[in-house]
Amino acid sequence: MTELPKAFVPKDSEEKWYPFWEKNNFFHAEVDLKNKPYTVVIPPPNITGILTMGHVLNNTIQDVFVRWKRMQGFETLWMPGTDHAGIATQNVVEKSLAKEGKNRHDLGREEFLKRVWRWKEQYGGTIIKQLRKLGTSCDWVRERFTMDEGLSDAVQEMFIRLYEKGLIYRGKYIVNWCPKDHTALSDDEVNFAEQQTNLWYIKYPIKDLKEYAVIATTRPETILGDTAVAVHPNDNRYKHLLGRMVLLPLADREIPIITDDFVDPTFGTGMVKVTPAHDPNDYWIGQRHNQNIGQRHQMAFINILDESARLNDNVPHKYQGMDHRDARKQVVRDLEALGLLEKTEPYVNNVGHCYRCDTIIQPYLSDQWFVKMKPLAEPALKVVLDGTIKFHPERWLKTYEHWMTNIRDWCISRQLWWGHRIPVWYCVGDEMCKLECKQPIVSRTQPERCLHCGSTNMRQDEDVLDTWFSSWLWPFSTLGWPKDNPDLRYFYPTATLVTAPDIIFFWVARMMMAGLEVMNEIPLPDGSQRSTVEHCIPFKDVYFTSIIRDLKGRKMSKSLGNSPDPLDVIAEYGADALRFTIVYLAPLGQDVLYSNEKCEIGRNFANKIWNAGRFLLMNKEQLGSASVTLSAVEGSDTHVDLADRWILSRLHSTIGDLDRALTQFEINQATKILYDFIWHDFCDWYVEMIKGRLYGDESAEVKRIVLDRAISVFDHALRMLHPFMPFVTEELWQHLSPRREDESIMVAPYPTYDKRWIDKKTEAEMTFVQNTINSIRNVRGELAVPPSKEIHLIINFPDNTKEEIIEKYQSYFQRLARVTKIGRLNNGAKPRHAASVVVDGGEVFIPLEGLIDFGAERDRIQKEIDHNRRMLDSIQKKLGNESFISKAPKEVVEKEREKLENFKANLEKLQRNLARL
RNA sequence: GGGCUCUUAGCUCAGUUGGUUAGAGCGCUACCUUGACAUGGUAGAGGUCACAGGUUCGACUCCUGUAGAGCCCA
Repeated sequence: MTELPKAFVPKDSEEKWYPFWEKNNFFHAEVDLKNKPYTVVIPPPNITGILTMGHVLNNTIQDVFVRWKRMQGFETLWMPGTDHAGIATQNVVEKSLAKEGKNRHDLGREEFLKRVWRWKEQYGGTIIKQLRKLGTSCDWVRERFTMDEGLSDAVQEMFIRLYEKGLIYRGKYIVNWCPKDHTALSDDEVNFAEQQTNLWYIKYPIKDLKEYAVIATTRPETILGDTAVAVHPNDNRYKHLLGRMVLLPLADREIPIITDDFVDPTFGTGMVKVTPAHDPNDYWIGQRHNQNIGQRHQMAFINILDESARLNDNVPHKYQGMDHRDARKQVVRDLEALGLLEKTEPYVNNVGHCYRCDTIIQPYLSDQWFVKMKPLAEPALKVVLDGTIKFHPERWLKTYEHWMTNIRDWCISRQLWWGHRIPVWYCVGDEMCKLECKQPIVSRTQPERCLHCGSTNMRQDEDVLDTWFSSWLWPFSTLGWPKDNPDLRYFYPTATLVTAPDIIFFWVARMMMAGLEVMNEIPLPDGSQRSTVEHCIPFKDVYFTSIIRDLKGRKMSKSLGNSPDPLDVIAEYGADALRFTIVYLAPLGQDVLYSNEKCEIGRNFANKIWNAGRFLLMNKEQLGSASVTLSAVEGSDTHVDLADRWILSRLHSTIGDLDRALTQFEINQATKILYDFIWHDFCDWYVEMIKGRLYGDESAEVKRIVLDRAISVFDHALRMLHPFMPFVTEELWQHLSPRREDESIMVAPYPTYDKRWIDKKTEAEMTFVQNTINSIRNVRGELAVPPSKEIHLIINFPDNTKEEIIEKYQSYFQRLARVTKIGRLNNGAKPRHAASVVVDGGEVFIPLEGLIDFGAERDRIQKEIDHNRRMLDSIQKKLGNESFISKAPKEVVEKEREKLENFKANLEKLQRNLARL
């Protein structure tokens, strides 16, 4: 015990206790019908990913909730796992192939996938190992992966059901197309880079008028695919042109002039060309136009590019086969020759590039699979609006509502190999094929023959599903859905989802849709129907975490290099320090400005606790104290002192406050509550106050009782703190008393609030003692009385009980303010050459013969007088206000009157004492 | 352009339904190695709560506007 090092060594505890917890299966949950479940699913990190500060915050918060509930006795399951991350993973493997001078087509689909799986087994899930360093208490034996067999079944099942329900369809969609890799990319896989280019102003002759519509574009070659010219509906400059046709140069087509709100009247001339097959904004203009019933013209969507961004057969012959860059030059030359190029301005615009090969991305219209979102969104919006699911902070509800009411269909196909292959087959038959054979065949297994022509030549859809199509099933697919089973019945729905707000649409919203769509068919543990939405929703609360930024407020990112490696931080400061600090810094709903040095908060706090424990253990060893059970200590009324009653009252207030904070998801507030109680109440005051008895002339028996009570309070504090700082609390808890081999703080009961220990009278007395000691310390400090100098007090309180309290607890004044003697004034003459303080309506004189610096003392008192007078003035003003007296609540007025009297009395005393000097 | 958030001590931030002597940590100044801890202790300095109006007996807190910072959507 004496060999406890002087400072906490995080590494030793981390290496000791994590394997201990795992070995004892403390993280594992099993169905226990006699107990209530508490379930959290991890937002599955990407298998290619490594731990970031964002993960640290997110997973610490989950671990706090999970450890808290586990200690409260719930059957607690934290379901871990990873996400196959289609594009990111495929990309990693393709890069390594490229080093061998190969691409995925050289290997073929099957070989390539083998290679990805091999990569996954070898390197995937680094992040899972890293999470353990953080101390996360996930049920690792249940770890899942979105491409596991069971989860793949879930994906297929979901696809087929939605298809059969008419909620999945195939259609055209504009995607980000990489002409080199021949795949669609999601929006976040496109890098935008500023590029110096031109804005070309092109004249479109208007039919039947001697006017031109002048449009500005950065991509002149796309005029070959134009199908309209658009202006803003309120743009009066062009009112007279609405409904007219223009003659599209070079392509020799007539296209209409239409209106759309999207058009920015301040851009270029306020007229824009509309190329719905090659620009996402134009695509939506086209969609809106065509949905608007009563339009004279159905807008065509003309695709002018092939898969490699060369111009295709839909353009005039002379441009066919040209690369889009060459075509641009040619188009400009041709327009110039026709006199249709009005002017050319230099222009900087943002051009999307493929994040892996840097090729310029083309917006491209192609065949894709979609989920109809409206029918799914409605119930998922309702459960949030009616409070069945709560957001923390609440304000995300607005964002959510806006998105859900303006929801678009979800494009779920991806032109990748790594992912869940779409369970759709096509008949590629032969001459016998009928028209019906063009219909896709959705099936759980490969169909043997085409139902229409009988051909056995069937080909599966080449595409895979969006990774989110597996993620949205995560809360139940990880529990075995679509198979009905006891785990799913018992652990679903989960309690709280902790996630970043930037995936509220990609993931959070869709999980709700999926849960509400399919979970009603899985019975409850007792076999009864899941009849209400409460049973079907995937979680009850959603906690949106903060965004971690650097000290300049920039988002942490790889390219900026401002993202610290959490493992380095753990090595330097300890996992507990990192966990505590990150939560301490992250109030609900606010961004966090983080730097590594801030982990000193957590490190110093861990060290403070460590040393408090060390103090108790050293004393325990000296006394040879036998351990006393907690109830015996709390219940013991022997040798109970002010400090003891006070710390027990404070302990239970803290338990209550902490419970409230955690219940309301104010996890950052919770860290502050713990920090204050442990550092200030327990260490600064309570520990200092019991030293008098521990080191004094008391009997060994008394000392033991005092110490055991202190240890008991400390034990409570450790258990309260454990969800936040698992390692240091386990280490100390194991030392506090002998433990069985399978005992751990992580499964010890969480402290519960008991109001019988709240003692307002004691707290008031203690506050008085603290105020008096602080005042005396203030005098010592201000008058530069050396710390070694012992002083006397002469006290003078109108309220006799106050004098009694000071006398009774003389030993505290001795230890905390170096006061060796206390006497009463008893109407005697006030001492000369004494400093004086006014506290709680009385006076304390400190004779300082020969030591006192009268000038300094006068300044000090004058400062007090000024302060009191300012307060007095403002209160007098308030009480002089008629309407305050008549309109403010009685208690408030009464309180002000009391304050007035106090300040008056203080002022009188201070002024007399000043005059006497 | 639409929506949301923020602006409190030198820095980073608390401040629950309007009534507090406006707080904490870091940093700074002075003193202290006193038998848990210098990753510590004690004391101190430091704020017209972004600005301007309004509601109210009373506004850091509620409302409106202005300025600045940021995020999301388009």
